[in-house]
Amino acid sequence: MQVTIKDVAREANVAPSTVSRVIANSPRISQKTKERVRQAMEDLGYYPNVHARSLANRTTQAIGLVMPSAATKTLQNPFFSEVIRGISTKAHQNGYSLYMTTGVSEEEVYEGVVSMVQGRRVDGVVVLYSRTDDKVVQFLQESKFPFVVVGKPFSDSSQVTYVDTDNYLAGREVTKYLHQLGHECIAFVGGSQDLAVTQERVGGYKTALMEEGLPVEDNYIVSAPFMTTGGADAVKRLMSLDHPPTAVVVSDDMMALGVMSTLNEMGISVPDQMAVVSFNNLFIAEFSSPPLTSVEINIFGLGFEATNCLIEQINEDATPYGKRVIVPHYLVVRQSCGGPKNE
Amino acid sequence: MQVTIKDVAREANVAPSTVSRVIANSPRISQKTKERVRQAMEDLGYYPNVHARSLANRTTQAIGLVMPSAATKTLQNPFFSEVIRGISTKAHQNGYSLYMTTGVSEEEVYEGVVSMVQGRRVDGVVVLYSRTDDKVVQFLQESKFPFVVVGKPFSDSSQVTYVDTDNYLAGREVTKYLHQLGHECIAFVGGSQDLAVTQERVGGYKTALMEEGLPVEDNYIVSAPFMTTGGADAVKRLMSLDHPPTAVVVSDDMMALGVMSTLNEMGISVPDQMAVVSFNNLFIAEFSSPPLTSVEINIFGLGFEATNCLIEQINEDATPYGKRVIVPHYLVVRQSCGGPKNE
DNA sequence: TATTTTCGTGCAAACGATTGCATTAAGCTG
DNA sequence: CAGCTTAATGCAATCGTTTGCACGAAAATA
Repeated sequence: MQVTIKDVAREANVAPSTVSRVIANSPRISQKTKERVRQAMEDLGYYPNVHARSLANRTTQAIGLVMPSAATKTLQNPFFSEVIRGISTKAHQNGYSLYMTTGVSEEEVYEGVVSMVQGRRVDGVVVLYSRTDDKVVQFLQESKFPFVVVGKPFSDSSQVTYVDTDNYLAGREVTKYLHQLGHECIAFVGGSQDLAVTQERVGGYKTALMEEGLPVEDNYIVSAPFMTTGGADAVKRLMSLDHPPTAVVVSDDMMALGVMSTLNEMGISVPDQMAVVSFNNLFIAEFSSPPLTSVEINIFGLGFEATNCLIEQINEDATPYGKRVIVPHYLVVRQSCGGPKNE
Repeated sequence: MQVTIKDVAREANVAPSTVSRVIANSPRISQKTKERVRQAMEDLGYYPNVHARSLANRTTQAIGLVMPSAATKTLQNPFFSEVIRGISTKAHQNGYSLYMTTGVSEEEVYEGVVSMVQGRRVDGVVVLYSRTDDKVVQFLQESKFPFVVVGKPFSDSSQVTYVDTDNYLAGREVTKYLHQLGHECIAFVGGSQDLAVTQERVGGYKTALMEEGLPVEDNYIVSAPFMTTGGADAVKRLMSLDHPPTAVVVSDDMMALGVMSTLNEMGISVPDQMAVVSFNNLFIAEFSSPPLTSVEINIFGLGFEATNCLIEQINEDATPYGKRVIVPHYLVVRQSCGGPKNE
C-alpha cells in the first residue's frame, strides 16, 4: 500500500495540509514543524503521488516531445539524440521530466499531441521539426498552449517561438568558403524540399554564388531524402553531368557520409577530386575518412535553448508573442575540403 | 476551461459514471447510449484528464526509461536511439507512452527512478544498461515493481527479466571468423570493464582463441571507454607491441570508427594490414570507409522485446520469475576484414 | 488590561476521473 | 398478474493532493 500524505500527517501529528505546505516549503510553517514533518516523511519513505498532485494544482512538471511522424526513420539521425540531450538537460535542471508519444503516421502523431495537451499530461511542448502546413503547430497555436519549435516553422513564424540556426547564413558562408578555396563549380545536395532547413541552406548557397559572381545552375542542385542512402543517387546524378562539380555542399553529415562513400566507390577521391562540406558536425564527422569539414550548429544548444524558452513561457501567464532565438554556428575545418585549390 | 466528464454527461443526459463506462467501452451500456455519449464527447471536444484517471484507477499507461547516469555522454551513441525506437514502437502499439528522467550523477538517476516508481508515475520501467552493483535494479527488485533490463544484469540475473544478445556467442563467432580468414594474432578492444557486454564479448573471444588453439595474451586485450576517442589510445598501445596483431575485434561500431580513423592516421590500411570486426551494426557501419564488418544485434528488436516483456509483466498480477529473452544476431560481412588472408 | 496583529495550523472543498452497489424498468415464467 | 431475472443506468465514495479560509494563541500595541 502506498504511503500517503495522511500517513505522514498522522505520524507527525499535524494535518495533511501542513504536510503539503512543508513539501512546498511554505514560509507559513514553522521551522520546528517542518523538521518534524520531514523526519516523518523520511521514516515512512513517503513520496507524493504525482497524479494527485497534478490533479490538484493543474501542473505536471513534464514537457512533451513531438517527433516527426515516421519516428521509425527519424530517430536514427543522431541529430535527434542530441537535441533531446539538450532538452533533457535543461528540463532536468528545472525539475521537469520528459514525456514522449510516437506515432507511425502523421495523423497518429497529431492525435498523440492532442491527447497530451487536452489530457493535461504536460505543461508545454517542444516540436522537433518544422514542415510546411503542419497540423500540430496549428493546433498548438489555436489552443494557446505553451510550445516552442526547434527549427523555423513555416506558417506564421512571427507568432510562434522558435529556436534555430541561421541556416541561410551558414549556407552562404560555406559556399563562399569553397569559392575561396578556388572552387568554381559548386553543387548542392539537400534533403527533402519541404523542410525549412533545406530551403534555407539552399537559399544561402544560391545567394553566395550570386554574390561571388558564379552562375546558379539548376543541375547542380539535387535533393534527396535526408538519410545516407539518398546521397548515393545524388552523387551519381551530379557526376554524370557534362561539367561535374569540383565541390559539393551537403545539407547534413549523414548524407555527406553517403556521398563520400559513393564517391569512394566511383574512385573519386575526397578532397583531391571533390571537396565536401556539410552541416551539423555530428560526432561521426570527426571519424569519417577523410574527416568531414562541417558546420557546428550546436544541436545540444538548440534543445537547451528551446527548453529554456518553453519554461519561460510556461511560467508567464501572458501569452507571449513569438520569440526567436538564433544559436550561433561556426565552421569546423577538417580534411574533406583539402587546402586551397590553386596552391 | 477544461471540458470534463460532467459536461459530457450533462450534454448526453446521463450520469458521469455512464460516460466513464462508455470510454471503457463497457458491455453494460446499451449501444444507443454509447452512441449518444460518443457524439457528446465529439461535440464538446472532450479528452479525459490523464491524471484524474490515473489517480482513480491506479494505472498510468506510461513506461519509464532509465538511461545510464552520464546521460550527457550516453545519448550520443546511436545504440540508445535505436533501443528507444524499439521501445516506443511497442509501447505505442499497446497504448503506452514513454516517460524519461535524466540525471547527471548516478545518485540523481536513482532518485529519479525512485520518485518515478513511488510517485506512481509509470506502470513499469525498462532499464537501458547493466552495471555491476546497480542500486536501481536492486531497488526495483525490492519494490517488486515491474521492470525489465536491456542487457544482462549482473546480480541475481536469475530473478530479473532481461532481454539480451548472446554476446558471449557473438564474441566467439567473430573471433573464429577472423581465424578462418587466416589471422593468428587477434586483439580485442573493448569498452568499460564493468559493463556486462564487454565482459561477455571478451569471454567469447578468449574461448574462441582457446578452442582454435591460439594463445590468449593479456597484451592483446585493451579496454577503453565506449566512445570513439577511446579507440585511438587502444590502437596505439596495440601497435607498439613487439608483435602487433593483424586483426582486431572491437566491442562497438563507434569505437571501431575511432580505431580505423587512428589506423588510417598511422598509415595502416584496413583491411590489408589490419582486419577490423565489430558489434552492433549501427547504420554508420555501412558508410565508414571501408564499410565495417559488424555483428547485427537487432537493437530495435531488443527494445521491442523488452517492452513486450514489460507489458506482459504489468498485466500479470503474479510477480513473475525472471524471464530471459535472447535476440538473435548475425554477422554482416562488409569490407573491413578483407577476404581470406592466405589467398 | 483590552484590542489588534501576526503567526502557525487545521477544516473542508476542490481537482476529474473510476467503480461497487443500489435502483429502476422491462422482459419472462408459470 | 405476481414474482423473478436480467439489463441499463445512477449514486456516492474514493483515489491523494492542494489551497482558500477560518480559527486560536501568542505577541505587539495602545
